[in-house]
Amino acid sequence: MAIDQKDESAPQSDQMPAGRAQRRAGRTRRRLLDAALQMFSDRGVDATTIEDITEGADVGKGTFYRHFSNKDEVVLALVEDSVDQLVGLMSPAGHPPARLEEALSDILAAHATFFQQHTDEFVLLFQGRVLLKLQREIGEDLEAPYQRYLSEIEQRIAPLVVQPVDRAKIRRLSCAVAGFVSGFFSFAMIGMSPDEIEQSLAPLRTAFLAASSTFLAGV
Amino acid sequence: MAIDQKDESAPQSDQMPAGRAQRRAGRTRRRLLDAALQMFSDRGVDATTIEDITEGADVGKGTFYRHFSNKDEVVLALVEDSVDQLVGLMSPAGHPPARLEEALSDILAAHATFFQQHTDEFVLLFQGRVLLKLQREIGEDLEAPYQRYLSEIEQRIAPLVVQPVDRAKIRRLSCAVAGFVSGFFSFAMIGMSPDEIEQSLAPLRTAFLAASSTFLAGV
DNA sequence: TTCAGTGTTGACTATGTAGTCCGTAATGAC
DNA sequence: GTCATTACGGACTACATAGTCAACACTGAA
Repeated sequence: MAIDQKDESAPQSDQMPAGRAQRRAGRTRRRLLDAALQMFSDRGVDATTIEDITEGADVGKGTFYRHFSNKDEVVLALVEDSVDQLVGLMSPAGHPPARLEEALSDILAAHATFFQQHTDEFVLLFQGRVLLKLQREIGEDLEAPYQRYLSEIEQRIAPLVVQPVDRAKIRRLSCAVAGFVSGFFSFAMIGMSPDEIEQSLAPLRTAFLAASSTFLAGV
Repeated sequence: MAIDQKDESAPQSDQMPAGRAQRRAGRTRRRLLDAALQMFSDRGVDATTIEDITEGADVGKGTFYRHFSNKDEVVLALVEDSVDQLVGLMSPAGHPPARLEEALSDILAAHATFFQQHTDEFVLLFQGRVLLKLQREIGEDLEAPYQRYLSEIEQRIAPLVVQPVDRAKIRRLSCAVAGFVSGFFSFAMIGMSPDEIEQSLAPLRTAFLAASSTFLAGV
């Protein structure tokens, strides 16, 4: 629509927006998202007010509404972002796993990394899981990223299963994977020290692979 | 303090309180708790207002404050209640399990039953898990029932482990049990039909046992 | 330099909710 | 019946928060 002059120097639409004004706006938006993530993970989505966010981002309140129309929109953006990150971690660059065990191992490793290095995002995704179940406006929109997350796991598993297996069974395994990993970490958080969590990863991996193959072989 | 006349006919302090007034109050309290549980599971703890609860229980607002001093107190009471129920389900009457497998199987079965027949409580416990992690007043008090829950699982497992095993390892297994089961069901809720969930239980049990023994045997 | 467009600000309004308080109804001892 | 005690009701206050808006600041083209 407007002048696209600068687009040539930055063909990737997202990377480097046209003018300085837009870049400033982009930074502001980023600051809002960062502050929101922090607050959400700290005191919870529901307990966080718009003012908490704007204060955290050190911007005026009106600015928030120039970038988002309400809190749910922020939550959604952050959840989608977090799912992207987690999914990204699940496929280490250029290493399409050849065997089922590798794939599962990669998935597990991705979750571990995510849990340890993106704790805020992990806590947010965990909260989102709850919102999903509740009769709230946002639940509808939140379903998509979580379905995508499950599908991603499925897609990594399905082609590597040797015998033809019921599609539903793959889905079950995906739920088990997702549930187990996030569930374990969530309880580990209160029951164990970070040190112990670290130590649990290796045996967990083994046990997990055992369970998965048993599951797939079972009736 | 007051007249204890009726106490003889009802020695169990909780069962049948002294007078009709107290019984009425007890019923009102129950109604408030029931309404709250319903709302919490329906729209979420944070999104539920005191008035939602009193309206659901069909009592005046002031009445609420005669029984509880705020919403957190209700949440705590309900969580403690739910943990009691879940723990109760884990030890089927007079059947102290003799082998580890049995114990694990009982635990799994208890969670399945709890998930299917006390869905509101399950959703509440899941929400409580989140609140625990957040920097909120209630988090402090909530920790106790969840620790109790983990301890109960531990106590069922520990005596049945054959070789002497590190206490920390038992704790890890407990976290895995708790996390896996609740995590799986929570994802199953969005990824699968109730019918499919039912069908998953048997293979899940097998896989789960395989994982547990692998885990205990591992380094 | 000017000026139009875009981004930012924070005071302001409107609304919803927690918690109080006093009047009323039920209870139970006498 | 009477009277003290306990439970209940719902209008009311005080406060916090969502969302708006008119003034202001920055940007960039002419």
